[in-house]
Amino acid sequence: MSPRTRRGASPKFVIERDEDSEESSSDEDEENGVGDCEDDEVEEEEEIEETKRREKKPITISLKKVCKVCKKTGHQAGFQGATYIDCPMKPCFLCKLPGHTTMNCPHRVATEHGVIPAPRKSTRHSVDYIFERQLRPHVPAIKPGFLIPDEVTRAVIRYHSRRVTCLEFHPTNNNILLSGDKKGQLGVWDYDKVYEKRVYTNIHSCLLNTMRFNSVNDGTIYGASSDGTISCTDLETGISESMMNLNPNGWSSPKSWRMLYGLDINSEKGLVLVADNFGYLYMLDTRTKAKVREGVLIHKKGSKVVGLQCNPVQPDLLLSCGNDHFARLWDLRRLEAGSSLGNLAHRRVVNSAYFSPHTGSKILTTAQDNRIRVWDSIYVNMESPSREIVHSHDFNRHLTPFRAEWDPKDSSESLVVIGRYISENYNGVALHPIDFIDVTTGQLVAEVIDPNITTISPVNKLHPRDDVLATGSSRSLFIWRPKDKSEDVQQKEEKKTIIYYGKADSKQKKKLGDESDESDDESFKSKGKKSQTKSSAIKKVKR
DNA sequence: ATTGTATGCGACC
DNA sequence: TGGTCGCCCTACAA
Repeated sequence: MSPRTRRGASPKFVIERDEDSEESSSDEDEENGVGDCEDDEVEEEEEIEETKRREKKPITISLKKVCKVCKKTGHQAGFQGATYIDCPMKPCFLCKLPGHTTMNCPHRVATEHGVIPAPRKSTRHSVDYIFERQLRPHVPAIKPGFLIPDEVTRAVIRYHSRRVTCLEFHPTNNNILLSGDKKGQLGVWDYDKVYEKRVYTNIHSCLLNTMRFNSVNDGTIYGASSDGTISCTDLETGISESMMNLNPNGWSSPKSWRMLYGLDINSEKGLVLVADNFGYLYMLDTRTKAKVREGVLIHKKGSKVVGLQCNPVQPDLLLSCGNDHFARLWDLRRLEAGSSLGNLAHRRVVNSAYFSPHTGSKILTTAQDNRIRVWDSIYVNMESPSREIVHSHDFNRHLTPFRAEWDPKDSSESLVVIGRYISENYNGVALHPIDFIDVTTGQLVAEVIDPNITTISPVNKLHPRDDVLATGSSRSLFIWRPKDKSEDVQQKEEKKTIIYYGKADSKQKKKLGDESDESDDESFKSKGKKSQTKSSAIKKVKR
């Protein structure tokens, strides 16, 4: 049963009105519910209803089944079973070009998942090669096979009270995952000891947008929030100190309320760098906790700066991105408004921009035009990206923005992970996969799904050392590892732990077997949490 | 017209 | 019924 289909108590039919009412669907509907299978009886009732309405209201709005997107007749947008049918009047939801729908978009059908080769690819400058030889001497000639964490082994369902906004692995303690949410709460979870987890609720009052570990004391973490403050939190005690507050006088109007998004640490200089929603960058000294200087305008005035990162090789090189459609490069040593070293143009808002993790010579960006872009050698050419990869990661006001992230373990700097917005029909279930893309070719290396993850997964983070993927999907967290084919199913079952908070809906409980495990540790129970449930074996189903 | 921004609300248990 | 859930929304302003 598709998680996206909504079942009324027993409605035989629904007349689409101008609001967002979706067609009723029963199991039968789903099995043969494609195309023209309108039930005759339903048709009749509908007409009666229609005439009734007409009698009451002489000025008639057509009550014929109408597309909920364009309000025209003759087609219906929306889910048919687990497959979403696009409105043909709209540009393709995937590549944004008109003339076709997602279903037959060339970028969906293509094995290379929509790579647009950059025009400059064939005209590489010789300096480019020299640069690569000098700065990237250790890149293996043959890429090692990618090890994809494709199986969920740990999960906390409904862990946060609101959607997850960011994730961070502990830099030295291997099994600690930090998570931030829309309410500003901070989760600390030991996914090895599964039940060791807590949520600190008093740090921020809204959206915790970015977290970065303190480079000199990894027991504390910095956070940037839409409440306009930077926090520095002790992970053991949860005691938090506010390092900066951009709204010291509280709320007066939305025009003056300042929010913090991008954050990074420059450990060489002992600086915390943050940026706000008006285009300004701030620098703080990590020891004195004081502002090093006044805010500097680094993006279009009044525009949100959502990402900041110091180059891993040259920490003075700063990368920023935001919704003025640019990712920009800066030299921290002489940073002032308008002094950017380079400006990477995009067609829409840029959700994220990251240097490649080892050489720092590539840049990966995610933009709201449904394209992932890669600049292969930023020191040589910043004019245009080396590749644009069409990928579904639209903006939605209810979702944390999608961000393509490097695999920090991949020495060839080519593997990237990103959640997919559009769902696929996996044997009748609509699931939103998480994609692994080789950005040197644009090839979709893997799409991973789990029947427990029925929601969109915009937040994904690969572990810096282990073959582990962490996913934040709605309010839940998931830990993925590569499927161990050598072990028998029984053992794998033992390894797998799923914890429920809140209410698991009955469908999900049923699917998972809902066997309460009595061997729970006491502290967990005494906290009054719900039952622990072991999942059934994960069935990976292919389209 | 386009594009960015906001945090609601219908359907379900 | 009231609380919970999750988003191929959608109204509005610049």
